[in-house]
Formats: sequence, structure tokens, C-alpha cells
Amino acid sequence: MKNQGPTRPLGRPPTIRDVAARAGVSPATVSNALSGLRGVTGDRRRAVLEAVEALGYKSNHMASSLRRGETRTVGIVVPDLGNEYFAGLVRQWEKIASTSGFEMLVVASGEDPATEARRIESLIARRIDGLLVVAAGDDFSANPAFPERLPPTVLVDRAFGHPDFDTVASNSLDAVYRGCRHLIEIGHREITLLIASMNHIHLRDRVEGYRRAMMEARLSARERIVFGGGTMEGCRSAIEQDLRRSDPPTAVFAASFYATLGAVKAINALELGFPRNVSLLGFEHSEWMTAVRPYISAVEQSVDDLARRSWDALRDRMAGNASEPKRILLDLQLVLRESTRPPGAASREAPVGREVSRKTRSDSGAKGHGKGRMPVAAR
Amino acid sequence: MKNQGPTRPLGRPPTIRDVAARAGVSPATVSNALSGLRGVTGDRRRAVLEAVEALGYKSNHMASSLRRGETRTVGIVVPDLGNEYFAGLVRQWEKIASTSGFEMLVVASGEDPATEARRIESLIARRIDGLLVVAAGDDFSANPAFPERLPPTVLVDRAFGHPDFDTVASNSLDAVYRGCRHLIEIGHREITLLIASMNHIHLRDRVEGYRRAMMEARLSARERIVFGGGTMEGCRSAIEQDLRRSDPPTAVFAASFYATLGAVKAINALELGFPRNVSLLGFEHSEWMTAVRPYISAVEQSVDDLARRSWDALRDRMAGNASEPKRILLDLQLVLRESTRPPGAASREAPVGREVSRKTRSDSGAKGHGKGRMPVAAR
DNA sequence: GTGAAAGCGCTAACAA
DNA sequence: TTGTTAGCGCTTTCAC
Repeated sequence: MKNQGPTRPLGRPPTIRDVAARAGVSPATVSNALSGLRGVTGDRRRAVLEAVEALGYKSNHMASSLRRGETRTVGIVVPDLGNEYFAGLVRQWEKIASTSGFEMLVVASGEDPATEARRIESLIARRIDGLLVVAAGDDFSANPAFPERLPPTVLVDRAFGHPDFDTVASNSLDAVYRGCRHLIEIGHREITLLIASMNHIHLRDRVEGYRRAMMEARLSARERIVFGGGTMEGCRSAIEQDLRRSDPPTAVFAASFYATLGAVKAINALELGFPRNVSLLGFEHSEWMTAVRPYISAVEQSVDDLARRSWDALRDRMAGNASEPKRILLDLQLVLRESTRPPGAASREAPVGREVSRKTRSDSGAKGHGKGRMPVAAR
Repeated sequence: MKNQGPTRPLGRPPTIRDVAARAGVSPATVSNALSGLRGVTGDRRRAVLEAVEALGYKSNHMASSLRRGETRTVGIVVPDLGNEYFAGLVRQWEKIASTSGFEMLVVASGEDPATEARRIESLIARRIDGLLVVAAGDDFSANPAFPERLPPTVLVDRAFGHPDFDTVASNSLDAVYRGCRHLIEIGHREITLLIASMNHIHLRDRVEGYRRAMMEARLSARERIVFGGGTMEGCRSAIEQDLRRSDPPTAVFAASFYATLGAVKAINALELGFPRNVSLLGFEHSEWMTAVRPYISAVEQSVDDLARRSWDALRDRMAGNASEPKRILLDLQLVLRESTRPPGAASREAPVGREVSRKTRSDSGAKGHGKGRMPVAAR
């Protein structure tokens, strides 16, 4: 069907040719006038703008992308979009994207590497310019079904130190080390670490942080590590068992968000005087932690920083920077609230409503895991 | 630059022409073989598949979209991606999309209609096939800067009953009515409704549900409505004031998620015996509500249903269904846990750990707001 | 059943 | 500065 007339049947959006026809110029001139890449002089320019306005012309981004070979779209891959932490990341990325003229195609992997590979394949078919991913596993890209060619990609929060990609994560080894040390300093000796598993670098690092602190305090013999899996319920039942032992811990360090929630649930269900009989140090921030009593002390990650730094790294890659994979490790904060107290019934009351925040720093606690070393990481 | 050779410089992804050349057929045949729309016979078919495999050919979805005039992409617009409730919706939508061969372009409006309009404009430029939006205001599309032509669009959770679009939402008028009636039935007379504002239909409906229940119990004179705005902090301080009055309420009905969180925070901060001195009925579900004591009674929306029904409505529209705008109103559940008790110190203990769930139904309580009537709605 | 050719809407070369 | 032309990679007539 030919469609060259100056007027266009209603219902079909106007194209650049329609604008050109109405303004009495060539399509190229319209393109140039609108993009501003090449100057178009006064009168013509005005004519173009007028035609655009009159016709309600909107450039077809897809056609433009096809021609230019770039989409100004980034792919976002996270394990679970409902998870508060990942949702926070996505929120921040969206803010940055929207102010940078990018859109985001977002998908979830469900923590499954095969699904992850399939979803990424689908994003690649759409010719995204870049990829931001919270990987389902440390061996991201090792999957046999994995796409052979990826666009510029940054791995966030997980799989820190992957040899093929820029990775940005939080220094949770150090954070756990410092959190644990704090518990020891206020007098705890029986400290249980509650963690999902040892299946990821970032989890192993947390365990390592705990071990280091215990070892330095000559408490290695009293290490108690409880694995609860990736769900809140798993963590709850696992820690409940530990709390029911004849020699229960005086403090629980919950080393993930779900571990924190599970521990709170277990402690409440057992109606343990909390924090009187058991202290709790949690992980990550959520609004309920400062709404219910006792307010939860926790190690907090800065989602904003993570989002910002990973975006910047991706922008550099998309701009063609071809340097070695970078590793960006971010500091965490240890925020002391009400759920951590010295052990024993005679607890001196701590001030309520005042938060004590300690910045954990890579160089001030556990030694030897600055930027250049591996593996050290993340959530 | 000509590029007709049978081998292709590494680094540039193979095109359909490369596959055609290698298989000794035409591009059209490759297209047909892969899409399966038109039959391609045995040998050729095998040759094509072999070439695809050998070259690692992946169809360029963008080029295909441009040609076919459809993108198999839907736009998702929510006020805030970090909000648990919206994040849950997005999560569900992503699951459905991924199993339906769609991808999602997701953006946030920040509750601002102008931003919303701009972001939608940008999605339209990318030629999305459909739009799922949790609108920033009831007058969605009334904004002067609003795109004149939208793809098939479904309004979710907000702006129920909009005349121009399919809308799907939860029947929160009825839910609040029933929740309030429950509080009255167990003996409360001083019931404060804590709500963001009256600026949206769904909020006004909640107020209406409350008023109806109070009126039917001849308690209209005791109506207490506290506005806390859209933030947790606003709700906290607003309800704190109310709780500090010389005649504090015996029950608080928090009619949104942030109101619930704010109320919990206020009650805890004031160290009111809770639920002994004041009952709390909340809104929406979040995991902490069943982790901390007392477990929070709440009106819960089924995010899954909302996602599923809205997706189905959109699918119908995208398929070309041109019927009148539909209105889909979903039932909510009233889940009774520990935070709601009869007033007065002599509280009989309710069973712990057992949830009593009541399905609220449009026809079993407040009258006259079934599907056909307006305005009745939503979150 | 298969191929040649046109064209989706845009922009980059090249010419004028 | 501006217009003409040639595609980006794909699918779809339309002949054969």
C-alpha cells in the first residue's frame, strides 16, 4: 500500500516523511533539525517544528535504534523482583535511567541459572546496550546454555570478582567481621551465625568474617553456624532449633534479610525476652526494623551507592572503555539500635531512639581484603 | 561497506542473510523456516537449522518488530518501584510476561502525573504493545501534556472506574467496611481511621467504608479520621497525636501499608500496651506482620489476582477486543491475628499462631457497590 | 514451496 | 546547509 500523500489516514502515527512533506523539506532535514546534530537554519527549522507540532509527530525510537545500532535500553536481571532489597536496587536504577535517557527492560531469574540464561537471551535479542545483573550463581556465564556474546555487563552484589566482568558489591566480609566483633566486645561468647548456605561467594565471605572475629577473640571453639536456606521459613525453623538447645546462644547474628526476619520470628514465637535473653544483629534495612520493638540493630548496605556505582561502571563500558574488569567494593554500616545488648539479665538499658552508627571500613578491621584481593564480597 | 561474503567478521552478530547464504536459500526461506508460519520442506529446513546453529544466529527482535509493527513488549508504570506492594505486582507481571513471550519496560512515576506523562511518552516512542499502569492520579490522561494516543491500556489498583480504560482494583470500600464492623462487633466504639488523604478515589472509598460501618452502628458522632499523608513518617506523627489525646481511641484502623507501619511505630514508641490498650487493624500483607508480636491483623489484597486479571484484560485489548471499558473489582481478605482484641484491660487471650481469615465479599456486607456501580474501589 | 523485491521508519554517507 | 540515496535486519507480498 502506497502512502505518499501529504495527509495521512488517522490512526496511523505520522512518520518523519509526513513531517518532511508538510514542512516542504527532506526527511534528513527533519531528522537533523530534531536531533540537533547538524544545524538546520531558521526558517526551515521553524517549518519543521511547526509540522511536528501540527501532526503530533513522535519519533519512532525502534526504527531509530535499528538504524543507529543502539537502543538506549539496559537490561536488568535480578533473582526476585519482590525482594525488598532488589526492589530497592531496581528503584534506584530506574531513577538514574530515567534521568539519563535510558529505559530498562527488567526480568527475574528466580535464582535459577537456567532461567537467568534464557531471560538474558531474550534481552539480547532486543539488542540492549548494556546489562546490569544480580547473578543467580557465582559462575555466571559458565552455564553451557549461556549466550556466547553479551553486551557490556556489570555484575552487582553477587559473584564479586568474576574474572570476565566488572563487579560491584558490598564488603560484607568486613561488615560481618565488625558486627561480630561488636557482639564480642559487649560480652557475648555464644554467638550463632545464621546464614542461608555456603553456596555463594558472598555468603562464604560472611562466614569468613564471622570466623575471623571469633578466631581473633580465641572463640573458634565456640563457633556456631546455622544454615537456614534462602527462605524466611527455613531460617526461622533452623534458628528455632538452635535457640531451643540446652546451651542457647546469647546472641544471634542473622547474616541476610530473610535470616533476620526468620530470627525475629523465631525469637518472638519462643517468647524469649528479647534482647534481654538473646541479642540479635540483623542484615540490611527495612522500615519495620525501626517500627517494632526492640528496634533491630543491623548491618546496612547502601543500595543507592550500589546502584550508582554499578550504573557508572556500565556507562563506562557502554562508552567503549575496554580496560580490565574492575572490582568495586563498597563499605557497609553497622547500625546499633536496641536489639543488641550485653548478655545476662542485668542489662543496662541503652538509650532508646538514638541510633549509633558505625561506618565499617575495609582498612579498619579485618585485614588483607582490600580491592585487589579475592574473593571478598557481597550480600 | 558491503558485506555479502559467506563468512562474517567476528564481532558483528550474524544476520538472516548470513544464514541464508550458508544454507544456500533465500532470507525469506530462513524467516519462514524459523517462524514456522509457512512450511519449509525437509532438506532446506535442515540446512537452515544447521546454518543457524553453526553461525550462532539470533534473530534481531528489533528489526522484526519494526517490520511486523508489534514489539511484544508491555510498559509497566507504577508510582514507586521500592514500595513492597507495587514490587509484588511487578514481580507477578514479570512472571506472566516471561511465560507469555513478552518483555516489560518498567518505569516509575514518583506519584507525579507530569512525570508519569513523560515516562509514558517515552514508552510509546518505543512502540510498546500495551500499558499496565498504577496511576498517579484519578484523572489519569487528563493532564494537558498527556500523550494523545495510547496503546491498549489497563489501569490497575487506582483510578477505578475511569471512563476510558479497563480498570481493575480491589474492593477496599467493602473491606474497610467489614474490618470496621469487626472492630465494632468485638466492642470498640472509639475507632480512629488512619489514612493518607482524600485525594484519590480509592482512599475516599475507604473512608466511605468506615463511615458506613460507623453509621450503621449509630457511631457516626464518634467518627475519628486522621490524615497522615503518603509517607510512613507522616502517618506516624499524625496517629501519635491522636493516641496522645485525653480520649484516645481503643482501636486504630490503618487503611494503607504506610499507615499500618506508621501506626505500629507510633504505638511502640508511646509504649502503649498493644493490643491491650489499643487494637490495630492494618492494611496489606508484609512478612514482618507475622514475625513480630503482636502479629498484625490486616486487610489483605491478592496481588496475584490483581496482576493476573489486569494482564488478562490487557491481553484481550491487545488482541483487538474493542468492547466497552471493563471494571473488575476484586475481593479482599480480612485476616485476624493478634493485634485486634476487645477493648479494656481484661482481654481474653485469643489463640496464638492461628489465623482467622474471613473472605470479604461484595454481597455480604456493605450494600450497593457491586461491579456495575461507581465509584467503588481500590487501594 | 521458494525467491526476488519492497519497505517498516529512521539516519549516515555522500553529493550538490 | 540541504537533499538524495542507501541501507539497519527483518517479514511479506507477489510472482514463479
